[in-house]
Amino acid sequence: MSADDSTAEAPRKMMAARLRAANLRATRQRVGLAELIFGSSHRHMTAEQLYSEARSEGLNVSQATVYNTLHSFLEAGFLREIVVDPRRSYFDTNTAPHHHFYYEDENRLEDISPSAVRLEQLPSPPAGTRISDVDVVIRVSKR
Amino acid sequence: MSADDSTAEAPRKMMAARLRAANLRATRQRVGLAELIFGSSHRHMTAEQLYSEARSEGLNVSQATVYNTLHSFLEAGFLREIVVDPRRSYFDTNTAPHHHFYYEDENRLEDISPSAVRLEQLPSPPAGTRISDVDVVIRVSKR
DNA sequence: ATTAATGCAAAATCTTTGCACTTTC
DNA sequence: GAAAGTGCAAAGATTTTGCATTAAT
Repeated sequence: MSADDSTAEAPRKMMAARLRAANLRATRQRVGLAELIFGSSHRHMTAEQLYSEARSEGLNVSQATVYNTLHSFLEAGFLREIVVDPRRSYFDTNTAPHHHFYYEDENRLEDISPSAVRLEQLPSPPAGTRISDVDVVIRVSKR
Repeated sequence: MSADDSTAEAPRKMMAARLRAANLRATRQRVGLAELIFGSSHRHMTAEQLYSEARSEGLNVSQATVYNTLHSFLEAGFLREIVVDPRRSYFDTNTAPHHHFYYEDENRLEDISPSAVRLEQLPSPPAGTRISDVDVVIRVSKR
């Protein structure tokens, strides 16, 4: 269990405080989901995965609440959305700049540290626009 | 109209020949869609866009056929799928290695020439896997 | 003639919405 | 007790599927 950031361990009280700091009421569902999401180290998940986990932990939430919560957390900057599959969204607890391996055979993401990819040169954004994100996805499959 | 590749202009006969070379029967629908897709210069499109275009050109196709055709063309290597939006798939007629701007405000893709991005260093693929693709997407939005 | 492709409508997914009910502050 | 959040079921959107019909070779 890492000691390098304030979301590790995630005792109920601390999660609640973090939620309130983001103007999110500390409801039972949100605190429960937050513990699942941020309870251990960084992770990637889909809405469906989170929903199943919650249910199997005995946390009583609806799908709508899972989606609402994920979106609230996105807005609050607690999560980042990763687009690798047109069928579903992935959410990443690591909001710092970094890149991804996507295991096509397993529908699974894995972080790549930003230092493992050197992007030496980027085009400047078209006039009137600003860069909001640079995503590098390395798709891998079984050899 | 570019003269630099065999798909430019795309007279019906030539499209039909290209289809047959890929073991695809030259049906009226496929030839019609191929003309829309490859008729001018390189482009990006969603299934829905292609379907609307076909209908407004008077080409009688169903949605299922549009999807079937896009997938056949993907398999044949005529198209490449670009994942930037979890809601829908984009298809790119440019199958050569290159990268993309994604205009978040307009849901629109634009090619970035491969020379405009210098990827100096890539991590090696995890054991037992091979890299099937490296996608770089620069998301831009109105300033 | 054989076999592939098409079209339609129905189903499957994933996600969002509307609204009454509940909970938090 | 006011306002925000939740749950449910229904609706949306995109994509896939099943199967009878049509068209290409």
